[in-house]
Amino acid sequence: MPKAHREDVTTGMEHTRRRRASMREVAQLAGVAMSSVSRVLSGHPDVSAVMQARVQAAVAELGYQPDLLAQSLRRQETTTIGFAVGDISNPLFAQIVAAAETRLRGAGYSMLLTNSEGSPALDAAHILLLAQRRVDGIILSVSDEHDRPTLEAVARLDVPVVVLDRNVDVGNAVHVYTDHRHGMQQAVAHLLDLGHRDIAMINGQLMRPVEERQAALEACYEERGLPSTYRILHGTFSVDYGARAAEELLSDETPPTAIIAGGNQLMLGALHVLHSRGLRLGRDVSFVGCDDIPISELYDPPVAVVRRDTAAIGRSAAELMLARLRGADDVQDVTLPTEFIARPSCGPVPPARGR
Amino acid sequence: MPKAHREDVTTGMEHTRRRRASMREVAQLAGVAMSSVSRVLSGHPDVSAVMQARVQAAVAELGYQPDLLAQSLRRQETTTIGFAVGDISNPLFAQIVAAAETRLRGAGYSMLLTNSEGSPALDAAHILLLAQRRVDGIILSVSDEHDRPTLEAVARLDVPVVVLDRNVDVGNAVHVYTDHRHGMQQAVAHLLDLGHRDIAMINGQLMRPVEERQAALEACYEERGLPSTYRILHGTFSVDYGARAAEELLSDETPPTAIIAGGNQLMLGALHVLHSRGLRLGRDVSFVGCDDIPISELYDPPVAVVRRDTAAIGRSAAELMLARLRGADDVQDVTLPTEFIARPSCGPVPPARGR
DNA sequence: GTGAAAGCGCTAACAA
DNA sequence: TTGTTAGCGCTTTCAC
Repeated sequence: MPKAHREDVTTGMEHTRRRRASMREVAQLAGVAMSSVSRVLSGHPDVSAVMQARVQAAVAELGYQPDLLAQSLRRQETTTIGFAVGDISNPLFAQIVAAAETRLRGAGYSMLLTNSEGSPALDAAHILLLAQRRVDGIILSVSDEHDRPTLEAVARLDVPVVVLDRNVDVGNAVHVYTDHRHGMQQAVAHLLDLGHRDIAMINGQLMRPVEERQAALEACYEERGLPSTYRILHGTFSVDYGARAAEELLSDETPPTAIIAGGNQLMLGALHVLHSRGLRLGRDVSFVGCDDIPISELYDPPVAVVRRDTAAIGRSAAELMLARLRGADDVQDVTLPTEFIARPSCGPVPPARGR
Repeated sequence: MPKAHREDVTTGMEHTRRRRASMREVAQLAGVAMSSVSRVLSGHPDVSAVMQARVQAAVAELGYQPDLLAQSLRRQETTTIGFAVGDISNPLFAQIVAAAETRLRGAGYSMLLTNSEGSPALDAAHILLLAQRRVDGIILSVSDEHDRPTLEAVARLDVPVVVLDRNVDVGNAVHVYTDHRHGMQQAVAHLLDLGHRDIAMINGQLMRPVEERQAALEACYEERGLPSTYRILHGTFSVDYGARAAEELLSDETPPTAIIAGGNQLMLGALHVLHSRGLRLGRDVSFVGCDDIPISELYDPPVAVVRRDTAAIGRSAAELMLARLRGADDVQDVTLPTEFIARPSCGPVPPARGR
């Protein structure tokens, strides 16, 4: 049974909705073959001016719009890119997605978005789903770079894959990395220069960005020949864990004199706790966050952060994808920089705590 | 020429990529008709247990995954919902989108996302594009509710449309409204109670939410029989305009004693300016923002806001869409509440400025 | 330069 | 219960 067509509704706009015209109808009205209509519409070189005109007229009269679905099936390409993201409600990812979408759309691609809410199982399922929908490529920001089902799903993809900031080196993937190490080394160096030795880092799941931040921390102590008097906490990239970790650190008998939060959500959680304990940043305890969200500059005092350019990440991902779709065979991984922004949330070690 | 298939790559995962199997191949391997395969896979009631088994075996052996594209063309439905959003990098919209995606995905729908970066022309184009991609429904958060091309594009849609918080009443649309008025009336009442009479409101483009906030402001003065000593500024929903408007207000010879920012971006811009002028909120000037973003609570002093539940907005939008897809003919517009959260950014009128 | 015909991968009558 | 057949709306050989 054909899908019931909704009755035309007389709108306030004096516009009566027409049934969608098919290419066959255009051909009939113009008195030409469907193939000719197709050629005109797809800009085939060998079409006479008259044919051009006849077809255009019929198209205009019927208000014809090609069915992209049918076109996709026939051409075996959907001009659609899948973007599987861990948490789109994180402003960081939202910005990355926005930038990627802009660039992709400019190149004629649409974006199919899935949000896995931090669940690796959903990540894997979404990759499979996107493949089934025959997207031409997939951009991936997975929640767990070690999850087997996810890796297997990626491995069996036969379309270009761009992976964001994760060590996922299966099959087809090119990467957009972020050089967390550099910015974090600047941050730690800054704290060490201020005299801090008890530095604590609050981190999420063990993945590339986390490993890099930790490596930076360790390297800074080592370079200066300092004993490893730092500590590192692991949890999830959530406000909640940021708060719990901060609580834990401050409840210690020798709390750290400086805290680094390795992510914007962790930072929010930690700031809450520091604030509610009445600790003044840069005086009672020093603090460094990650990602330059609005609050970092507006906070009192302003919060030092390791910044990255989210729009550039999204743009680069789209760029790599487009290059691969174009058939380029020399598409290289990209690494984008981070930089440390010093702000008053970092100060000298409180007198009572100097070593 | 068939699309060149990339050579199988031996991955670290010991997984060799198979060519995608078609339903025809499954049928051949199982020694049955394609229609039988189709029936088994789509859970048709009249299939024998043996047939079931034979087909399942063949499916498993070939690792067959149905082509959702072909399925869509044939069934004339894509199980895809288009979401045209004005600015996905705005955390508010990101949360709405995330919630909608979660709900839709739970019902078997995928989401095609377009971001119009605030441009009405893009809004219109995206609506047309989504229609061409034959999405089963469209959720809309347009940048300009008065834009003719946008309204025309919406009017000619023949799929369900859910409009978020805009007065777009063409054809097919149901709405998810937000009751900005209520929360704003509480906010203004609070300020009036504190003695403020020179209240300034910074707003974006004239659209439903803006109209409601203004109406609330006006109503509060009227109810109390107060002269209209408020002022309202219009611009765009941007950090930049928030800052410029605040500058303008503070440069006035009689600056307002309280400022209301009608949006989270406007709030950020305004806070910047207030901060850089060294004004302490709740003492030198009172301040109310909109949308309870992290900074509002963590700011010093915490910022009073009119809050709304973004996840509920996204969920409701998805819910209305699903109801309409289910064929429900009694789908009603929904209005979600807002509430005022009083915080120390509101205080009494500075002595020098009392009337 | 244009048309006829085959077919992308699937589903749904209809017949058997 | 299963198979045969005719498309969904388009593109692309291949003849003419």
